[in-house]
Amino acid sequence: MYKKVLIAEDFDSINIAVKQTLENLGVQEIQYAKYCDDAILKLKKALQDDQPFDLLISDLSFVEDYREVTIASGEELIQAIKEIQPEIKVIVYSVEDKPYIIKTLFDEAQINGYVKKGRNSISQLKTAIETLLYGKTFISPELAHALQDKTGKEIDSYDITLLSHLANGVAIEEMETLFKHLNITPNSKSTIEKRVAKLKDYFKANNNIHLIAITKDLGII
Amino acid sequence: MYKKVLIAEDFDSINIAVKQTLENLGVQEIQYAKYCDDAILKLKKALQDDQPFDLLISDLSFVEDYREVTIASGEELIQAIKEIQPEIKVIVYSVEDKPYIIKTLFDEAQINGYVKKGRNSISQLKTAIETLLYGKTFISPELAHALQDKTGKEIDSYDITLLSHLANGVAIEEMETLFKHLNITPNSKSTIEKRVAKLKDYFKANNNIHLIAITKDLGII
DNA sequence: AAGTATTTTACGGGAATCCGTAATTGGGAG
DNA sequence: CTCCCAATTACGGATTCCCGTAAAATACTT
Repeated sequence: MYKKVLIAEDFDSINIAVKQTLENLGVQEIQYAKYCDDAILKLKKALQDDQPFDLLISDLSFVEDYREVTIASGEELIQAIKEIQPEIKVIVYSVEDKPYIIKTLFDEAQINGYVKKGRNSISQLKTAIETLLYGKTFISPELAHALQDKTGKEIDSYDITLLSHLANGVAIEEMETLFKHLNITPNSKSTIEKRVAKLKDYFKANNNIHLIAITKDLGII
Repeated sequence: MYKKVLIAEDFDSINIAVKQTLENLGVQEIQYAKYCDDAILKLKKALQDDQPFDLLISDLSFVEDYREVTIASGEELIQAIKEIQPEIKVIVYSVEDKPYIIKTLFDEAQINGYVKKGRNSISQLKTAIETLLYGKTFISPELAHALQDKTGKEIDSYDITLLSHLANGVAIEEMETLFKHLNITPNSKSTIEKRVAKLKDYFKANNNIHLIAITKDLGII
């Protein structure tokens, strides 16, 4: 069993439950952080003391409050931690279920397990930890299909910015000017319209309004 | 202290933490339900046995899965439970922070406390329970402003349906036909357009796309 | 019942969108 | 350099949205 585990999770209630689970599994040392910044500090400290963490269990979204933070999300946290201690194992424990997000986590951030918070997530978390011990990856069964998803490959960052500006109320008319101002290419009204048309086609949206509603629901913007 | 408490919460991890909290407070009997339907059943059973619950702690959103349910949300659950056992105390324990939602819960559903899931929510939950014992209501400090919010009064259910259909890709053109078909009045294109214009004004949206993005972010649709 | 106020409906013009097609540009390949 | 291909840009027409005004219907007073 892993000896030293770090939990990065803002909700106290979930922290309590995960901690209890790890104790039941026989983990000797458990620490938790309610802010990503604190998680980084604890990780560095452990490395300095030559007693590094074996495993990180991290949430993805951390609610903002009065405190100023440099790392605001689980995605950033994992990336930062992998730079400091690349060999650490990572399990994401989150409510997120968008294929696009999860696939990126496995592909880009090289996480080892993904457990979706839900009605049986604690037993899944146990299974995930045991699976990792055998050197394999884990994903919640209900999300297994996520790794086959192709959205991530076909929608690029240009599409995302375009959608974001649309959602922020920028009209197609103004988009051309805005993109030129921001040095984003292509930026002609025509090409922008073409992209939007492609996106509408891809997401089977009836119109631009529908498109924004769909992509918001998918968590793309 | 309350003797018998029912928890309605789908996430197992949070169930564990809330249960532990109640035990620490000295609650004698704690039951939990991961589905709203089960919560109703347990409540009815307890009433029949003449050992009713004193307090309900409920989440608002319950994720859908394979199981067919009749009650899908915490709002519906609370309404249903109040009809069966009007004197029961209710605390909502949820991540929801939209003033519109919370104000409605206090005003319409007559809940007694609202605790927002967060970094210190477990201690808030304890305080909430103790506050209720004195016959007072509780709301998480960071949401105290929610009760002053006026959105709830100015946006009605007609606006919500309108926005929902817009988000589902129905064009204003088609809306008239659709509303007539659904027996929703007013349904003339002109009035519908007027409503949309009012909403755009209210939410300071540049266009319909922007409007949907904003209202989606606010959790109104 | 008549008058007033409010809401709903009707209509129309200008702006923005949607969605084609055609022209232009900017690399690689030969 | 020239050809070719793909991507970008230009342009235009049909449609839809946007927003005002005026008429009609409904509700509310007296």
